[in-house]
Amino acid sequence: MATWTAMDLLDDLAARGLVHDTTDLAALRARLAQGPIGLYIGFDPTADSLHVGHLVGQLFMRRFQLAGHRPFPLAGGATGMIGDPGGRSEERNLLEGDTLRHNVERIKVQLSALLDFEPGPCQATLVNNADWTAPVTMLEFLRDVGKHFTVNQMMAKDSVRSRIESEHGISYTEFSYMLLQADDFRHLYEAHGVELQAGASDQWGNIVAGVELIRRRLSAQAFAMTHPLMLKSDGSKFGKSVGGSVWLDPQRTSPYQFRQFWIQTDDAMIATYIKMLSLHPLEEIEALLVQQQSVPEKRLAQRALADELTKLVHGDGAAATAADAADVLFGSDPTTASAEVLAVVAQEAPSVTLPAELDGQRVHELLIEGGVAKSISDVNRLLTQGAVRAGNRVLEADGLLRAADLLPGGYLLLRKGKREFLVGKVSPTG
RNA sequence: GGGUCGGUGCCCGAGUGGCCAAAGGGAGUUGACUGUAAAUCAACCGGCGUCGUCCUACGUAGGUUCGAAUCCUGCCCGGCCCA
Repeated sequence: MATWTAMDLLDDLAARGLVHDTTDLAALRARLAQGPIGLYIGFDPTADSLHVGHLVGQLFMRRFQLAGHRPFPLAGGATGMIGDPGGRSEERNLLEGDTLRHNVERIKVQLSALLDFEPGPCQATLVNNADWTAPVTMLEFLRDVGKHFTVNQMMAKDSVRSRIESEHGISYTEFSYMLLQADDFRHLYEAHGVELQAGASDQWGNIVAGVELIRRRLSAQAFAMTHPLMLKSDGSKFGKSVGGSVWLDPQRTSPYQFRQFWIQTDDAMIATYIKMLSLHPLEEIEALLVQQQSVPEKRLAQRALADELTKLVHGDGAAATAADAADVLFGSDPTTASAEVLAVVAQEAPSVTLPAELDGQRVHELLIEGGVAKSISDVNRLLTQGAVRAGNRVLEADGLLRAADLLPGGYLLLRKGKREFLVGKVSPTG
């Protein structure tokens, strides 16, 4: 493991492009030099899984932990009920209590995965802001938290101002969001000595609100630090792939698909991503990127990042299998693969069960079941465009399959376009 | 509460009685070119085993009309102004 000193950490973060903004940098540097610090990053349970966009934050905490600090991943059981007004033009839909609790539980598991919770000086601690927020009465909250903020300064925050200027406006509920988050920071400061809150750059206003609350109520200094939002090369939101978001939950996004997402990263963005995400030393990454530039078609950096992250999120075994499956599908002719190899691929790539009699069966339902197409019209469209293959055979517009399309072991390798595969397996009983 | 403007497909946004599954843009999908890349060019881009003067869809419920996203009424939601 890397052995950074406290002084190295900030420089390393900056060199990786992970520092967007900080409060009093000199003071933070001095504070880190004195010894371990507690830091937290919050994750709101808007779904029952985190997605790749959350990895920056998770790994941000991991970096601090590796440098000897104490991370406090926070699941937003309370703030998730309110909705962060930042980064959107409209009001959020509120989640139901049960959904929210379920989401929090799932996310807690994922937050635990990338950090070290073994007892020790750098032990990570998972917290849920519902634990300390729910018991507080509204009157107490208004008196103890609301009192310390002027509406004037709240309205000046970008996240709020943009919403006030938007035609949809902002509800009082969402307007209050930053107060809740500010109080989280205050609570963690008092309860666990958490002195630093980090997050994506869109959290700056909320984080600083916490710093201010701590200063006003506790007369103490706390720090804020944000990292840039990860964006795609066209500036659009990061983390979407062919089928939608790329999740950390293997039920939603298989390790194979997760790995493919990174493998297919644009050349233009890979340097940015790998620096922000990889835990490997920066010199090593820089060296790799130099190689990458001379032979971009080998995607060395994409592969390195894909393998590293797949291992971190899904474990070594799953990562290796995912890589094997990809090698089969994107290596030489996949239709020549053995039944054993295809069995592995079938577990990794999306798969469906085939009817007993394949001859004359149309592909439509199979593609839809496999999540590769969304409707029969969609399949017809793809067929007309010659985008569907069974093995190496481009299907006719009628989409009918033939018995001869089956590969050894009763597998059918369907392909939509160039890079989406679907494996069909004849059901065992005849 | 009053006034006013508005609610259109994944998003933005045109459309003010038939020619509207609805202009245009973005996003997305596919094809060509490539390197599982980008850029570019092209096609597609609600649904349906009947592809049709078919079904569903222009906040919602009704109404007028041969015919409504377009007109009328009630309701819901939002912006702004007044109280």
